[in-house]
Amino acid sequence: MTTILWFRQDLRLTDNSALDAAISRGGPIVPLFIFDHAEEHEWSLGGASRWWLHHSLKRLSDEIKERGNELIIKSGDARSVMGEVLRETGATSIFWNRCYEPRSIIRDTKLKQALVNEGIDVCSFNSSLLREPWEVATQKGDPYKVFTPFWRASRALGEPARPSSAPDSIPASDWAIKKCNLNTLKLLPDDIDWAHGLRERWNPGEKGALIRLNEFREANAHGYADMRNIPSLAGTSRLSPHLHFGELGPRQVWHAITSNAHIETDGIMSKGVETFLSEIGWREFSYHLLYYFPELPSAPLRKEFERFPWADSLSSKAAWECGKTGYPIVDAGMRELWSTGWMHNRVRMIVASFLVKDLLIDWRCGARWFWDTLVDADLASNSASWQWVAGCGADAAPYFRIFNPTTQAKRFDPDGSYVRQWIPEISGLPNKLIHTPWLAKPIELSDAGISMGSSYPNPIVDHSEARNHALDSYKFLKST
DNA sequence: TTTTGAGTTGTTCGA
DNA sequence: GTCGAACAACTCAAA
Repeated sequence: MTTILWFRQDLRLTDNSALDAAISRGGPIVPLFIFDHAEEHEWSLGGASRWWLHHSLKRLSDEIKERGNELIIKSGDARSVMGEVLRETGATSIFWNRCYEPRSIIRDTKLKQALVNEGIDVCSFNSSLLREPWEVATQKGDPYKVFTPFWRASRALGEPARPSSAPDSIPASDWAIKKCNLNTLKLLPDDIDWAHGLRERWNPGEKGALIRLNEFREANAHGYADMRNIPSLAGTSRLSPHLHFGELGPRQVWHAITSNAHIETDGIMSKGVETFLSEIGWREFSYHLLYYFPELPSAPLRKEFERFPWADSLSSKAAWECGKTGYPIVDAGMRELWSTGWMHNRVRMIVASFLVKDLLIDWRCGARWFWDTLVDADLASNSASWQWVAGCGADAAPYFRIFNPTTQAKRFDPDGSYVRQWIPEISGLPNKLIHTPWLAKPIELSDAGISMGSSYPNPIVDHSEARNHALDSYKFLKST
């Protein structure tokens, strides 16, 4: 009656459907994590994600130990590892929660087939989405390509199931299992310790996730609609990495946010709550798109974009990556990303628009950089969002919607406190110049201790010229 | 089958 | 300074 519980992107014990099912089945449980990223592939874990995974596994391991069992960590190809554990434990069934990346779907489908053929009882569950990607469909049965009708249809399916609570104990037995030490996976940086800023900012693991959820619910959920756009405030939920690794699930988020005080009369939710829920909706929509369009990470959904005349400038790409474009709001965002593994959402849109529309660099370059540096790097959200910015996605931004970095900065960082936090070398500028140091007079620069071109770069492009160039390129696309 | 209404996040220009 | 229109049609989803 032994059950293997295969942990993947569901590194939690609360509201974990596979775990609940394994426990109610009875019999001992083998909690297993397989690190199958040793072999490099196109979307192997990025550096920041590896750091997060290490700590998340450590926490999960502690939680399981407290409940009288042990997380078995193994490295290698999922199928051969699974065969090994079956032999070592004599388990007769394997439970897991579903993953939705194209590569995972292929792996899991093959694996399930093979295991079923060997007489193993394999059950999979949904614990990482409010709805399965295929549950939401148009009247014709097609996938949705526009967010609003998708989200309406998803909501119309009713309230998500109530989350279950974590079990008090997880029954174990005595097995002799070969396992590896977490440290041997080498998930942490080994030469240079670049994770300092990550440690300061984040608390990976289920406990940290629940604390964050609670803080957000109490402090920010109501004012979310307005607060979320100001990058100097902690107005966003910052739940994205926790959700990505499944340290909490969207059902828990949904019920925490919609419960009690945040509902106004007649079940109408406050604007802040509705706005936040729609962000959960965008996550669902991205998974829906990735499921039906598995090429999403690498190919534009609008095929005409295959012909887009992207520029191939290594030097401007490098300036963008290291936060030296000369546009303070862009540079602040890129440095926040490098330092903390995360960037405020408003600023993500600004830097993405800048890369794609001002520098005319292929959105896939930006998506790749985000993939390697974000702690919340998620194939579905990252790919769908970059395509949206570039204008080649489902429900794309119109091509003439080109963010003006200066206008955005003045609107959403009016006193420059976000920029000053990340670009100390220009912090001496007065507020009226903080977003436009190139307009400062020599005396103003020397007062602030700045030497343009050495202590802080001149803008690498003129936004207004770049905008016209982008409009021409997009027009060219339409005319061919 | 045809029609109709709508579509995350913006900017600029001219009145 | 504020306001509305233009930026462009096209595709999607439902009636």
